[in-house]
Amino acid sequence: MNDTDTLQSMLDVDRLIHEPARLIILSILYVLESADFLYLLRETGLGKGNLSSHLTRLEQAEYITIEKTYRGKTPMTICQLTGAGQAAFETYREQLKNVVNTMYK
Amino acid sequence: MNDTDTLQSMLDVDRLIHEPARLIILSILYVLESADFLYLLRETGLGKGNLSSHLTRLEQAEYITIEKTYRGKTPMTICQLTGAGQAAFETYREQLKNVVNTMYK
DNA sequence: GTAAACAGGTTGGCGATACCAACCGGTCGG
DNA sequence: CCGACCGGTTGGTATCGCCAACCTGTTTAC
Repeated sequence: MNDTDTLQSMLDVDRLIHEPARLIILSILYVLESADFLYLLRETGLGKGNLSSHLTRLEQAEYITIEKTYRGKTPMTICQLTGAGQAAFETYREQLKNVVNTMYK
Repeated sequence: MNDTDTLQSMLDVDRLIHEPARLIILSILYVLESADFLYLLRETGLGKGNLSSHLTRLEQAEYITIEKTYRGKTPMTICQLTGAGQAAFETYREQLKNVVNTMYK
């Protein structure tokens, strides 16, 4: 693959993942495979509203599952990466790696 | 810098550059230091309208200069990276490299 | 007992963005 | 002359990211 093609491949990166906030979320879930809302809140640096809407979008894309349960008596939301989410993340990561390499040539 | 901080640094990447279309444009100008509209049109794979508006935005940010001249009798638009544009690109590239590395750990 | 604060989120609205279609002025071929 | 083409620009639309306000239940203070 030549440089032009590599660069152009950026045009069809998964926009859902390309958004920094969601990239962070997915990166975390990729290694942890399970995290709750409050953990993500701290770890991502996002606001609650923002985090909530990004999670919803990731769920709609079926990249993650959101399970609602309780920790004692207070509600808790647990997120996990799906197989599709894992695959999409790996694809994106690979594309990005190639582009970064190209940018350094 | 630990992984959390590296990931969180994505939250303040330069959104102007993070947009794939503009990242491609800047990557090209970074090595060529001068390119005309039609060349960019072919090399980026963007549409005319889209390319035009991205160039305008990059110009407003003073990341590139746009000079209008003529090739024979037909108009021609030449784009060049500014010093600020170069610096911004390098910063972005560095951030991205770190994030990619983190994603592979 | 009840009012106030807090935990754990969701939702609405606003401002900004990317993209494409339609347009436009000039040039060239027939 | 006129249609096609070159080299773009502009307008409209649809989407998106983000924060403020809100909501349900729980705990604390008095």
